[in-house]
Amino acid sequence: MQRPAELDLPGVTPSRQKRSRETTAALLQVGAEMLRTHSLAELSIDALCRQVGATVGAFYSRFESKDAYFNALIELAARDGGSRLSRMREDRRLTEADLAELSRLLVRGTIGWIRNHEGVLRAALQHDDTRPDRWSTFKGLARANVADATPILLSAMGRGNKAAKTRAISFGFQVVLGTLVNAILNDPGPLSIHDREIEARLANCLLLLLQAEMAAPAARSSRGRKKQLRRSQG
Amino acid sequence: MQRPAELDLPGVTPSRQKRSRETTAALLQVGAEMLRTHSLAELSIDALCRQVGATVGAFYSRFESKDAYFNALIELAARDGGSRLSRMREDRRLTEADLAELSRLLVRGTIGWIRNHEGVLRAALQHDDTRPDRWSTFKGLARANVADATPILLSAMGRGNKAAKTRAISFGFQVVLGTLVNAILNDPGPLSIHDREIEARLANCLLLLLQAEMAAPAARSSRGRKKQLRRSQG
DNA sequence: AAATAATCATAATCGTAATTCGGATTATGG
DNA sequence: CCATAATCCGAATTACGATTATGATTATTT
Repeated sequence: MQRPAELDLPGVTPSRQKRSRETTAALLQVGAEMLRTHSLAELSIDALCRQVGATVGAFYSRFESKDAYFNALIELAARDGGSRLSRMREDRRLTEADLAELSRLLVRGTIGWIRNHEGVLRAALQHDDTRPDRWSTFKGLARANVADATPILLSAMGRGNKAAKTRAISFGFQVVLGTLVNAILNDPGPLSIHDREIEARLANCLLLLLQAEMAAPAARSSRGRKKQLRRSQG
Repeated sequence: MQRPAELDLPGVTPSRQKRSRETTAALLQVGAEMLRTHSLAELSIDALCRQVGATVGAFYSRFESKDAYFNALIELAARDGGSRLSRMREDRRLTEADLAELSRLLVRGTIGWIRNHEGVLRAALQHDDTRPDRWSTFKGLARANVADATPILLSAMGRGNKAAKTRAISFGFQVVLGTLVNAILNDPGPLSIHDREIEARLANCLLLLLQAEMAAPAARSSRGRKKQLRRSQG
């Protein structure tokens, strides 16, 4: 999944010999895999090492702590996401596509990445513990994704009302990502993250939100129609 | 928030005196409140009891374990959700409303419930630990919600294509609930669960999904338009 | 090949918070 | 008021897994 690239991560002892580089890589790889079916709490260092064919001693000579280990997993997933974004920026297809096609491509790309890192992502979402919110790394990635997509989508959405359209785009991604997050965390149905259909459905959902904004009355307060709710309720 | 109704829950020792009924209620109430700002792991029995003005001994004479305690919190939130559903079933407004109004009412009701139980819900979502998925209780509630709403929405969506429309409704709720789950768990922005605007936006999103299905070509395979994606991608 | 550094193995430690236990204390019924 | 059960107290126990310590291996260098 991830090439044995050089890891230089806080809490990860740099390897000076091939052997240790391999155990580091194996620990990361196997751990990410185990997280597909176990929570982080359930993944004990001992069990992990047994799977890998290493020992806790080896683990601790590579990683400062379980915490640092998990951070490394997160960082790797995030880096992979970052490189996906880079590739996207250079993708000629995006500048030529219409709005429907763009929605499809953007949603599909995101889903692919999520599927690739399902275990680590779920673990990062759950992670009760402490404060410095592990998920924040991915929040940044999501923001970058939206930031990248926004100008492209805007140019496919025609002139005028840029601010309102930008908000619609942001909200559209909030909806798409929210649905996906819930899918990997709870698999609530009807569609699972692994269903083919979820791609088309979500892409269409995004498209509808964007089209609705394009069709919205251009008066000041472009969301006038949506603000009809006044009545209160218990 | 929850009246001192009789609790009869597995793992909760039935109270035979007023005093203990009060400590049980206080422990549940204060704990639910503390979970708004702390994770379940961070909520130690000791800290909880200090807040309540009780002792761990009292806690364990009321609850079998921390686990049972948390289950009780979940059950209470779920019961409250259930009674919201009951109220909804008898609400005359729903039979008269049009689709837009229905979307608003349904979404608003759900959001209200979520806000009321934000802490417990977040904790249930995170909860690394063990298997029998704590969230499943809420999954059942969500299913019941969809089951209740479906016939009402169907009748507001006109004749024909009932199967496709039902799928659209299910997916619509998946999207709405997913967005809300992500909002309480990660608050990814732009809209937080506490923003007024999220109600209108999500209601509109649901409406758009349903309207799109109504407008879909009525041929067999009513989602023909959405299934245009054929090309593969790396 | 010896010396030195890096890595690994294994068995102890340690920390943390849940849980238990043996009395106090408080309520209830006669 | 007394007897009895229910509840509460809080220090000690326990469980569990991360972490550390120490001593082997294995690689690198000269």
